[in-house]
Amino acid sequence: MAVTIKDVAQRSGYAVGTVSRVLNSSASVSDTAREKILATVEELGFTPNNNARQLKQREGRGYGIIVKGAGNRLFAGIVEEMQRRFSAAGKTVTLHYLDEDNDEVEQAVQLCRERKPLGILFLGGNRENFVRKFTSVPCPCVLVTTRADSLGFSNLSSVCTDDVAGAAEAMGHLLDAGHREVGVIGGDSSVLTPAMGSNTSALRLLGCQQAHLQRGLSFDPNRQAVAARFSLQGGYDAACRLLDHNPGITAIFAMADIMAIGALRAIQDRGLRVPEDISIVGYDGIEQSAYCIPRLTTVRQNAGRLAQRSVDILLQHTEGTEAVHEIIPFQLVCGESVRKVP
Amino acid sequence: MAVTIKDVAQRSGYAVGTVSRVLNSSASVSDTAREKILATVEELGFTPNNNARQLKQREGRGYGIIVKGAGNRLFAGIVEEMQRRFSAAGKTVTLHYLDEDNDEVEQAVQLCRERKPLGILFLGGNRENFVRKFTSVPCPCVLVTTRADSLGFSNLSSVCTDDVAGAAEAMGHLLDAGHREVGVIGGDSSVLTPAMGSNTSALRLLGCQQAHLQRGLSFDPNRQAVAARFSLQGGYDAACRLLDHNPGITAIFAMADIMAIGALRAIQDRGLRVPEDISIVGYDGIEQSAYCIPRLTTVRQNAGRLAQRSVDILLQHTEGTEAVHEIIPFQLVCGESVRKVP
DNA sequence: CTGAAAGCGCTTACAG
DNA sequence: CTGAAAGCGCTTACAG
Repeated sequence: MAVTIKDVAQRSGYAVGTVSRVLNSSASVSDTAREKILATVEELGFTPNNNARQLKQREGRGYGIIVKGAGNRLFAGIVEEMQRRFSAAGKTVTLHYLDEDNDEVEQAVQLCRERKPLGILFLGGNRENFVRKFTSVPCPCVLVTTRADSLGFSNLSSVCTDDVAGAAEAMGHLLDAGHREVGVIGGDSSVLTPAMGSNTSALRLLGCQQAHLQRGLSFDPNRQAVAARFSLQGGYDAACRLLDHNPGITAIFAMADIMAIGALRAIQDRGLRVPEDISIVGYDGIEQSAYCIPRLTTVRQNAGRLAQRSVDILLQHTEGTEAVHEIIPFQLVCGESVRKVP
Repeated sequence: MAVTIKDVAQRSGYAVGTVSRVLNSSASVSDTAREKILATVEELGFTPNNNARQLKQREGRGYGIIVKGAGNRLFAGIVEEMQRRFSAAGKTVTLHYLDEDNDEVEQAVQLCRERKPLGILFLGGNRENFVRKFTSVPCPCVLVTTRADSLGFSNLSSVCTDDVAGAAEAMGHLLDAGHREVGVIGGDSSVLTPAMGSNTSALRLLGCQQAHLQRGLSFDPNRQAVAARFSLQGGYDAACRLLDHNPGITAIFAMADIMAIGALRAIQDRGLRVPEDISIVGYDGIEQSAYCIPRLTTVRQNAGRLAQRSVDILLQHTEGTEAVHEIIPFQLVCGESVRKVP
């Protein structure tokens, strides 16, 4: 039914092997053959069947990006820049979006079996999944946005922001503005244990603690921090709980802008105002945060640089260099959501 | 390297054909064989190679969803419900995200060649692309969110909101609140021509016009409407242009919530307030719209129902029924962004 | 119910 | 530079 390489061969008068060679732009084909075959491909509107191609090919030619959380705006910005960068390098790349509850490493294993990518970029991976199955992924990879140095895989690099320092800066900004009772909205930080190195929320919580310690203040996560889903509703609900249980709170640090935006609304709905009554600092620096009313003060992760370095490292890694673990600087962006306490 | 069906056959003592049969749960396999083989599959951790499978299979078993615009929050909500519905029906479905500038029909053609889906759902398609190439898509499809009745393909259904009526209601709401100079932020509506049936923005613009006409008012799109990208920045810029050129404006209708949110911020930045100085109505009813400050008044498309009906129609369509074109009711959701003019 | 065999559309050594 | 052939990992009539 569909036109195959065989049709092209027949029509052009060459063998399928030769057609395949021009399609894969491999070395030795005469110009005459190339031209004739390309013309025939055009004429017949031939497109290669990737199933067959990848079944046979022992090594693919493209790269893969696995994104966990299609709705994540920070990731969206990073992905865009990654695509630009790949195409600037003349490489092809395919995107794969996953739900929060899917296993990205399993997906990668599958991808390697079927697509045999030259390398994979992970956006938003879960360390546990890597620990469990990453040995089955043979190609160079880089985990973006999460640290992977302690994982110790020789084919896994990482590029991320320093979560501890970022959170410490956010919290420090609030403390330095005079706030003494700051609520924290995070992910699952129930695990403030030695093993917590594995968890972004826990790292950021640690940053909160450090900021207090550095200023000779005390911080009680059990009382001041609440866990929440990284969503508008999650931030909304968490802010409500915080306000209910800690009436003395004058500021909130949300570990993601999306939650901060939810919190903004929750505060408003209680008849309070930001920043007059409650100050808020977010995290990520997604586009959205600059459009809020009030504009959100937030820790901006450098999406462009995160993307660039990830791609560059992956590309080098493919050439045979070792895994590297890079930290990208963040930036505290001051909006209108923080008030100085006199 | 990876474990194949051959390994399973060898280890279990059956032929590859038999293994294949239990994998595809086809009729005739003895319970003994099934058990033994399933156990071996488990033991060896075998996963079928889809390349080989799809290369051979003359008909796939799953469905496809092609989403144009990974960042579109309306689509995100619809997709979620679609997935639930497919899995409730015991069907598997694969998601494919495309950029705004990719050709979704081309993607579908490719998909049909390589994945041979039983049916495809399109979110956010471009009518021109369908006109150009849809004849090459052999399976039943439904275009969601855009009308396809006038396209006349026997294997293309559609499920959408009535854009003209929706926009008319939004605009009517503003007019009935006493606004007389309403600016409109839309897509490319330069084509207010007889051929405009092809363009969502143009349909919504038509709705604006109707709302005016019905009330004996006049509406001049050239003066009152500006085109914009469907993004925060697009809405922001458009609002600025509108405010610059039409100082008399007291309200704005944005053809997407995302643009309305951008407009909200633009108005604020000019020292004006919503709704005291300028009223705003959005379109879509994305989650975000309920978290804005002020909460957005918007025309809510019924994402759940849109999803349900799309899936149901596709499933029936696969069983052989004819293409249908269904309109899903919308709902004007009143937020806090519209003020009644005394 | 099960096995042996053909073949899906390609790529890639192997000869020439 | 080019052709003929093997084979990637599966599915699916075809026999039995």
